[in-house]
Amino acid sequence: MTQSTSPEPARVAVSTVIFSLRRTDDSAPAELMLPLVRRTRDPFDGLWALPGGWLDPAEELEDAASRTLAETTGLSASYLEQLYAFGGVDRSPARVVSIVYWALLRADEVDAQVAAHAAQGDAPENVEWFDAASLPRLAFDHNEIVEYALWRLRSKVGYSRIAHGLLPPEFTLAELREVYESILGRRLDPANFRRQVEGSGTLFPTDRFRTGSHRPARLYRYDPDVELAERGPLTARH
Amino acid sequence: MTQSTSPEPARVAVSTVIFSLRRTDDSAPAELMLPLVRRTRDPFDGLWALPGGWLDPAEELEDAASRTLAETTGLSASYLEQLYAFGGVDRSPARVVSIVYWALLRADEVDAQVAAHAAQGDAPENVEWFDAASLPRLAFDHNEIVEYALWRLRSKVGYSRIAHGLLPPEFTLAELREVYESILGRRLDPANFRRQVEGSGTLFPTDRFRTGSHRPARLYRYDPDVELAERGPLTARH
DNA sequence: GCAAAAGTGTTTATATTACACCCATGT
DNA sequence: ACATGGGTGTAATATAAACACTTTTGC
Repeated sequence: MTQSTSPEPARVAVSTVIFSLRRTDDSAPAELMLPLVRRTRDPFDGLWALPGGWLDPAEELEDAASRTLAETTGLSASYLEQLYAFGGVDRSPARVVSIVYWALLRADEVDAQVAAHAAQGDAPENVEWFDAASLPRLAFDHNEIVEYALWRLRSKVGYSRIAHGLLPPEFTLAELREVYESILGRRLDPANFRRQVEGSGTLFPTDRFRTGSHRPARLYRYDPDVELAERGPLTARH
Repeated sequence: MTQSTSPEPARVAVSTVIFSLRRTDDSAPAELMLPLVRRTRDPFDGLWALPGGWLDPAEELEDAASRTLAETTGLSASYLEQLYAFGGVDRSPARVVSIVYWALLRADEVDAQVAAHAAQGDAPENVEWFDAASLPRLAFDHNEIVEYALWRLRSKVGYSRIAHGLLPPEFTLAELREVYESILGRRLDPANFRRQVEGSGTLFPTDRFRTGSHRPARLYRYDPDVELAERGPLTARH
């Protein structure tokens, strides 16, 4: 409880929690992963931290999140949602208010973006993907922030169709169900899941099939008219 | 679209949307009202704005919200929840990131606090209560902010027990139902409402009754162990 | 044919809704 | 006594859960 009475005004930073669903080894359930950046200066030199940076004076908050995410990790997400503003006095030696965004990114998008950077020779340094369920001690209050992002993700998957953000445009119902199972951490009945999601009217069946080791599964796509997630009146602000 | 490329770093402000439920005339349905403060300087001199102010360098965000609310309106709320961080480049001539909080306040608490200030001779100036459904043009982007706060209130009343924040410790089921009806803007079946809320296990019946013009209604109180609203892992941060 | 996943059907339990009806009190 | 809101009962409907079963492919 060191009441730091710094006379310096608070600076505004922006960070992003960006989740992807990856399987470490094949035939294992997919895990929620997120990229972290190793700090190369004090405070918390050497510890892992969320990608982020300072807000530019003439830059929208969401743009700052996109920019700093790209600068630190080379990744770009099509959809960012504000998570929370963290402004505790003692979360950093200097007074920093962090506006945190969160986003989902498909595994194949991550792979493509990483490959593109590798080909161009501008692969980002000090970036690594971590299992969201077993993180090391992170810099600042970033462990707390990830916990809160996970909570929001889990509660939002129930009433929103954000699972879409982790899937390619066409997918089987089993793939969709696996996303839900990974996020919620429990198995779902395939039959009931199918009925619920088919009955919601947000999915289109295509006439293509995913041919696998057994009976082919029909591919579906999301209705593009339906919003990715409900954000209320703020959605118009883009 | 004036891209103000101000070199000044963003300053952090805090504002509060604080709702109360009041009936303008008796025997009319209660309306959601909120206090606004008339600006006495540019920008937006003369327009009404949300209570708020600058974040002090050594002050927690929530404390800043409480403090500025008290300084501008004389009101104090026991429960504040972060709503959103508004940081648009053009929302103010200077670059301001506003962390907005929202809260609920009982009508009788408002009356008591107003009376206390009047007795002490430090009644706040330039404060007025407005019907949330029909606001004038407000300063900055505050109309948008109130709209968003209303949306959050309405969606949260469904899965949380925030209605409590608008009621005295003991209340009848009809009073509770009226709160829900005012927030949701539609009538609810008294019989079904009773069963739902009784079945939720968050209410204790007392052995006291509200004696009115007709059959006395039993008074209930909320189970104090149950959280006012679910905020996930952040609840521990107080 | 057999294993395994896709997809359908059926039954049961549980919530939601609508609305009829009785109860207790002030006037 | 009667009007009025408090409070209970009940039937119809919708939704969720559990699980048996059939279908279609690769091997």
